[in-house]
Amino acid sequence: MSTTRKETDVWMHCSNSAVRRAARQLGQLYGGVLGASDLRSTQFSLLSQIASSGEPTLKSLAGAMVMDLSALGHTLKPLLRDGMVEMLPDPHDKRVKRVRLTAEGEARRGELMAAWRDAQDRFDSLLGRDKSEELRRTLAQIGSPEFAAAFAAAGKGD
Amino acid sequence: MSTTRKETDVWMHCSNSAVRRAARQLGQLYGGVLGASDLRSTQFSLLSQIASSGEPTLKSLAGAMVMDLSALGHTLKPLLRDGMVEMLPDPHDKRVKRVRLTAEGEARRGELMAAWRDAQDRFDSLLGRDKSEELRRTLAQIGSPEFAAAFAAAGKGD
DNA sequence: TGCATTTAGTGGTATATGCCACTAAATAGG
DNA sequence: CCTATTTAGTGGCATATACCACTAAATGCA
Repeated sequence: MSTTRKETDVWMHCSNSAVRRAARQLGQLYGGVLGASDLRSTQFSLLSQIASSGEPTLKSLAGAMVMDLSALGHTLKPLLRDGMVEMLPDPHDKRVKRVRLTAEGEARRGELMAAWRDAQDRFDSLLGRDKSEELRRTLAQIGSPEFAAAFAAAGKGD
Repeated sequence: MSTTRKETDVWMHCSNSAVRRAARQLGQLYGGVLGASDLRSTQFSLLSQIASSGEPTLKSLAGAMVMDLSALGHTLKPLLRDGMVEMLPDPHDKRVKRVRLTAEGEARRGELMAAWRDAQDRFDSLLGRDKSEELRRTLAQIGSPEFAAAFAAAGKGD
């Protein structure tokens, strides 16, 4: 019956499913290369983003990570507890808090750079440099605020 | 200083980060379209996979979802609790359990199909059909067991 | 100036996911 | 046939992530 056909269509044609599957796979693969260190691959990503952002506010960091603000707060807790990052008050706005890496966090991050590079090189080789870069570009586009806005707008006028 | 440059490189060139950001974004966007129904977008994906698999064993379902077996078990709990799916023993192997949708689960899934279609259409339009299909193909490749095996093998011979 | 509104974070609750240790069942060897 | 090993699931614990309600601080405006 055609029912089976349609059901198959869903998981084959759902970009949301597809991206989640890939995310789980890469979480495993990168995590495996990073090894049983103190930092998970998600935490490494977060520390890297913080490092490249200077001393971002929680809000801006959440935006950069395409993450809910409260989710970021929760995610930061183990890192705070383990002394990888610290929170500072903003001098101009008492509502605002900024995050930065501690020396410890910076050190850990540095230790994992080589492993990350290894994982990323394997990935690039397997997929092909061009395809890999193209993929990251597309994913960046999907993660952009502009994409979210356009997606929402597509619903309005529909 | 060159330090800043290198740090920037990480989050810009990390496929793992990129795919997770995109996953969070799409989770939000698809979730928004599915609305405040009983099912989250991840649950919809899972039900769809079950529906298209017949009565899969937990093991095979986990494989199809590119998910850890125990993670699948946990994820299934709310769906079992809410009567969306049910577990059956395998007649040939007492270790094995199979899952299937209940009438309720099938109904819910059906109700959400239109909304999912809407979300997916918006996505395809925004990215362009070709690029969208190409993306799903690439993500499927990344999620494949072959990719995982090749990735692991790249480490050995390295 | 004074209050209504908006903005940044926090904490609670629930789902999503992974790792490890453990159990039961099947299977391979001898 | 009996035991060592492998296989399928379960349960505990930890992180990842979202939504909601709530607080405090800043801002807009009459």
